[in-house]
Amino acid sequence: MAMTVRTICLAILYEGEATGYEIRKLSTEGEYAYFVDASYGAIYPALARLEDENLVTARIEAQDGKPAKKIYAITAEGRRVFIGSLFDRLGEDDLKSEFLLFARFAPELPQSLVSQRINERLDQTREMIKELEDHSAKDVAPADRWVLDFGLTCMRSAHAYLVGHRDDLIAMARPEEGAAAAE
Amino acid sequence: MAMTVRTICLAILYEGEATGYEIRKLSTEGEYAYFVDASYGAIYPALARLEDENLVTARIEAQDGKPAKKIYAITAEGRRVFIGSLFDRLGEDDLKSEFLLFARFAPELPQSLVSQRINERLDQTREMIKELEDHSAKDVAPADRWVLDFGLTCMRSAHAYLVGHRDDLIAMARPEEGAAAAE
DNA sequence: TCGCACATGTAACGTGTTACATGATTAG
DNA sequence: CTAATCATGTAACACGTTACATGTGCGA
Repeated sequence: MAMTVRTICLAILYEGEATGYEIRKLSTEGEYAYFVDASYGAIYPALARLEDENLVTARIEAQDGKPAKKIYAITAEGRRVFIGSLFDRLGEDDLKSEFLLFARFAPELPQSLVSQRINERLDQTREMIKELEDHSAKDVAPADRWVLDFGLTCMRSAHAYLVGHRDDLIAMARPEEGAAAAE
Repeated sequence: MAMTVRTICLAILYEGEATGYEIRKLSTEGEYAYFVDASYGAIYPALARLEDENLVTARIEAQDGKPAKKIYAITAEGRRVFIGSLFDRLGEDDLKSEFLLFARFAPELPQSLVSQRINERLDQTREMIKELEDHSAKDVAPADRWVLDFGLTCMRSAHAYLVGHRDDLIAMARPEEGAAAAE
């Protein structure tokens, strides 16, 4: 498994028909945002290639007012290939966190900045948790809920850590120039 | 901040001199493995470019037996540029998890495979926790420890989730063909 | 003796992003 | 009237990986 845009397209189409436009939304906002953030420039060519390989089929649907849609559906062969790829050895997760790199350099940065960034982080974390909870509240398949709950568990502990250790990191940062010793 | 190989080179050199070879080790095995996995093909050209821009300097050190080293050091300008980049708005973390995608499709996969992959996952998680603990045990800077502890917190809750919900996911998978109803 | 660790670097290739091109409808 | 949403697609560019090229010394 290589988890490229191609893989994500197949994964999404495995669960039902979709257009390139919809796939992009799912991959950046929806339940798949977990896995990748794909852009049009990657999705459309990937779908075209999948069609060439007969792993998906396309059907065009005219709409009035709006541009015509190109609705993709996975083929039996596509299902076989996708599931087959899940038997391959899994690559390790990779996490890329600018926040954590930032945090390492807290001692070189002003307290106000560190404080602000942690707050932004907390907000993002809370929002992510809310989104996951909303998803989980819906009627999702059990395996999807399992994944969602995994994410929630991690996010909640990250949140708790931030709340509990926020001040520690701020304390390591450079005191503001001309800051009063007030409260 | 864009967290490219270039950024990682500056971050590593910020803390002390290093060769391209060493940077690669740190970025794949060491404490920076958190942030990226960089290969030689990315690191050497990045360092050459940083040298052109006067953000780092290089000094060649001959060794007998082994090939000559090219030791890089960050310049004052390099420090300024790097720290300056930390003031930029941070990009959101992105996590790319093949394991989670795999888990979503558990109902389409045989129990033996799902079971095996979860076990592998558990092993990896345990190993990661051990590595982080070992690092944390060393005499690291407080901000580094903060980051390490953040990672540990998340990893430990992921581990606990896997231990507690392992069987749930396996139960969702396809029962083995010809499997006995034993035990 | 086989392969690994040390050590640097290039070239081909793959994969993805950004910006552009096009264009109607609808909500603020 | 302005921006966003719907909708597809291409081209230039950036970034990174893999494999290759080169070569020594050491441990199993």
